[in-house]
Amino acid sequence: MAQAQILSRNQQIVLDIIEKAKGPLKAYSILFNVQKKGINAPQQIYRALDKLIEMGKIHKIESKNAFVACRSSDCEISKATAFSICESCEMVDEISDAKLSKYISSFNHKKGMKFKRFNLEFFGLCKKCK
Amino acid sequence: MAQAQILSRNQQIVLDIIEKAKGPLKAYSILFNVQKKGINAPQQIYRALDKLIEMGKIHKIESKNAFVACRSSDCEISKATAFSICESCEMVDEISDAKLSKYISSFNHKKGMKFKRFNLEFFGLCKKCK
DNA sequence: TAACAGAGTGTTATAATATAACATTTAATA
DNA sequence: TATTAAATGTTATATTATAACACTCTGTTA
Ligand SMILES: [Zn+2]
Ligand SMILES: [Zn+2]
Ligand SMILES: [Zn+2]
Ligand SMILES: [Zn+2]
Repeated sequence: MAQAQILSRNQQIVLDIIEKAKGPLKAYSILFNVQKKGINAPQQIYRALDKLIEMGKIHKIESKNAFVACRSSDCEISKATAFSICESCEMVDEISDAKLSKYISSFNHKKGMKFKRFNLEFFGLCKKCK
Repeated sequence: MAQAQILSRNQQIVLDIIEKAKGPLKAYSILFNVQKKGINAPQQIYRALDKLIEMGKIHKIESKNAFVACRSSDCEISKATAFSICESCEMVDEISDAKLSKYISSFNHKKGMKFKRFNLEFFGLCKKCK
C-alpha cells in the first residue's frame, strides 16, 4: 500500500481551495483567494499546481486552463482522464468509467506510437442548462 | 452537396501557413510569419483562427495552445477530434479512426448530459523519439 | 556535529497567450 | 441604391505562465 502523500503548506492550501470549489478554478482566481494566507505570487500557485497534478490530486482542464480536484481515486495518477464540460454554465464533471477508459487505453495507433496517457474532454449542455 | 467555403484574405493566409507547417503552430509564431503580408496584430490572427476552427479547416491542440490543419476530411467539422502527441518532439498527428470515434461519440454519461462534441489527446513518444 | 543534498519557499521581473473596444472597409443582397 | 453582414485595421489591455535567484527547512551521512 502506497504511503499517503504528505503535502507541503502551499500545496495543502491550494488543494483545499480547489476541493472546496464547486467548479473548475483558474490559477489567478486561486491566487486571489489565498492572498490572506500569505501567498502572493503566481509562481507559488503554479508550483503547487504542478506538484498536485503529478500526485494525481488535481487535474487540469486543458480547454479551460482551469483546475479541478480528482474525484475518482482510480484514474491511475492522471494517466487516463475524462471530463464532461457544460458549454453554458462551466460545470465540469470527472468521468470515471472503467469500460470507456479501458477501451481508449488499449487503442493502438497505426503509426507505431505507444501511448502513455490520454485526456478526453466532452462538451455539451448539462441537465440544468439544456 | 455543401458549397466549398470561400476564405477571406486573412483566413487564407493563416490557413496556408498552418497547412505548410510540419507541426503545430502557435498563434504568435503565425503572426511573426505573416507580418510581411501586412498582418500586424494578434487580433487578426485570432479572428482567422476562430473562423478556420468553425469551418473545421484547423484544430486547436488544447494541451499545447497550438493549431494544426485538419488532415482527415471526415472529422465532422470538429465534433469528434483525436490526436496523438509526442511529448519529446512536439509532433502531432490527427487520428481518424471511425471505430474509435463512433465508440466515444456514442458514450452516454450517466448524469444526463448529452454530448455535442469531444476532443481526445493521447500522449507518448513517437517512433522517432522512443 | 558539520557538510551536504533535495524539496519547498519568497520575490521580482518578464514572457506568452488571448480579448476588448472602436473605427473603417468590403462584400452580399434586397 | 440603401441596407446589412462579415471582415479588417488598430491600439490598448487582460489573462495565463515561466525565468531567475536567494533563502529556508529537513533529513542524511561523513
Ligand atoms: Zn481523477
Ligand atoms: Zn450547465
Ligand atoms: Zn480534422
Ligand atoms: Zn517524437
